[in-house]
Amino acid sequence: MRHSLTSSFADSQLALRTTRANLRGERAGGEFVLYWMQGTHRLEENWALRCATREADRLGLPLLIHQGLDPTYEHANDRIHSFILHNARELSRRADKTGLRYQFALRRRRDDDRRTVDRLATRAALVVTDAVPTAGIAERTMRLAGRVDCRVVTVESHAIVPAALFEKEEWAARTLRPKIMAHLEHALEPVSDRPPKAEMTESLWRSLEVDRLDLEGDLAAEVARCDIDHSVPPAPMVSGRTAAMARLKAFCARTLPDYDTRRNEPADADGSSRMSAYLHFGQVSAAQVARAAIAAVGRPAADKFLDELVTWRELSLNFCLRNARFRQLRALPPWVHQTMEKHAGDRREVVYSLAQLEAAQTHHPLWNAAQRELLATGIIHNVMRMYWGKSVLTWSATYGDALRHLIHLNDKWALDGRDPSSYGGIQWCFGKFDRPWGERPVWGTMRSMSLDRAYKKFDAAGYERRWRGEELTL
DNA sequence: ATCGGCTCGCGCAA
DNA sequence: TGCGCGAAGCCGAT
Repeated sequence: MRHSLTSSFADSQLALRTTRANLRGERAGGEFVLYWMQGTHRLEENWALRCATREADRLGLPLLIHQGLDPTYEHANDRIHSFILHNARELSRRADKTGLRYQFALRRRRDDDRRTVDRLATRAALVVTDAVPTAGIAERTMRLAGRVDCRVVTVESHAIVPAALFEKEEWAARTLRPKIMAHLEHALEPVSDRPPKAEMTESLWRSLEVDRLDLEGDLAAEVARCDIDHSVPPAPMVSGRTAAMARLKAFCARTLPDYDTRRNEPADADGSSRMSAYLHFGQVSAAQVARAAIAAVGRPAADKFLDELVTWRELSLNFCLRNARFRQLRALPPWVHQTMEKHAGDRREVVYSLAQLEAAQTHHPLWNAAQRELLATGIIHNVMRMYWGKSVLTWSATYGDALRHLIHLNDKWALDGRDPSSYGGIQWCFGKFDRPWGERPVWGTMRSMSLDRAYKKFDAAGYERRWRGEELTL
C-alpha cells in the first residue's frame, strides 16, 4: 500500500529526520520555500524535498529547489564536478516534466564571493536543506544558518531507518544490526511524492534567474572553466538516476542470486553492486535499492547484500553523526590506542610517501592494481579496499600518516569519497567496529591482512591483470 | 582441509 | 556477575 504524504507514517518519519539549524522564525512576506539541495541529488524519496514541499503547501507558497557547486570544497576536481553536473542535467529535465522548479548555480572562481544561497534566502520564507555529517555539508549549513534571518531546517535522507533513532555512537555492527533490522520492513514502505500545490509564476522564476547555469550546454567546457584540480579526470561511470537504475536492475537480475560468492571475487567486474557513487550523492535512495533487491530474490537471499546496504552503511552514518572525530585516530576505541602506543616504535618494513602511494608505485603489484582501479574508475572493489587500506597501515611511518594518506587518496579520487561509508571503511582498517586479534609487529592487535595471502583466496592475479595499467574500461 | 588460540568489551541473561 | 559472540585474519598444529 502506498502512503500519501499526509499519513501519520510519513509525518513521523519526517519529524524524526528534521532538525532546526537556527532558532529564527519564518520570514513574513517570503515569496517561496527554498530547498537548498546539498547532499541528496534526487527528486524522489528525498525527505528534505518532502519537508520543503509540505512547508510550501502549509504556507501556500511555491517551492524553489536550488543546487550550487563551488570550487572551494576539499580536492574539488573534474571527476566530482562532472559527476554532479551530469546528474544535475537529468534533474533539471525531470523537474521540468514533474512540475518542479529546479535551478543550478556554478561558481567558477574561488575569488568570486557571490553567495547565491544567501541572496535566495533573503526572499525565502524558510530554508530546508540536507542533513549530512560529512563533505563539509553540516559546516556549510551552520554557517548559512548563522548568517540568514529566517528559519533553516535540515532533513536527513541518507538512511533507510532514520538515524535519529540511534542517539549514541554504536560500538559495532552487531550492536546496531538487531535494532535497525527491527525497523527495516516498516521503514521500506513506500511514500508517494507529489509536487507542491502552488505553482511558481513565470515572473517569480525569471526574477530568481541569477547565476542560473544552462545545463543543456557543454558541461565538460563548464568544468574546464572552473578553478579546480584538473588533474583528476572524470570517471567512466555514467552519472544520474537513469544509469543508476539500469545498473541496479542488472545487478538484481544477474548478480544478486549468487551474491554471497561473487562478491568475494574482485576480478568479477559485475560481482558487486557498484551503487556506492549513486548512493553517496543521493542520486538514488537506499530504500529504493533495498526494495529492488528484496523484490528480486526475496528475504533470506538478499540478507548479505542488505547487511552491507543497511547495517554497515547506517553504522557508518551513525559513526560520523555521533563522533565528530570521524577523520582522526581519536575516533578509535581504547584498545586500539593502547596497541598503537605499544607498537608506534616498531620498525616498518617499508614506508611510502603519499606521492608514491598516489602514483601506484609500491613494491606490491596487487596493491598497485587497487590504486590504479581507484585512479581510473573512482572505485576500489570491496574486497580489495580492505587490503588497500590495511597495507597502508603498515607502510607508513605513523598510524596517523596512514590514516591521513588513505583519507586523502579516497577523498580525492573516489566517487564515494567523503561519504560516511568511506570513513567507516577506512577506520575499520584501524580496528573501528572490530575486535582485537593476535598481536604482531606494527599491526599490534589490529586484524592483519596480507596481500600475499590474497592470491590463495581469490583470483588476485586476474584482478592484477585487469588493472595492470593502460586498460581503463569498466 | 579444518581447528583453536590470539584478545576485547558490549549487551543480554541471570 | 558471567557469558556468548563478533565483515572478510593469521599461523601453526593436527
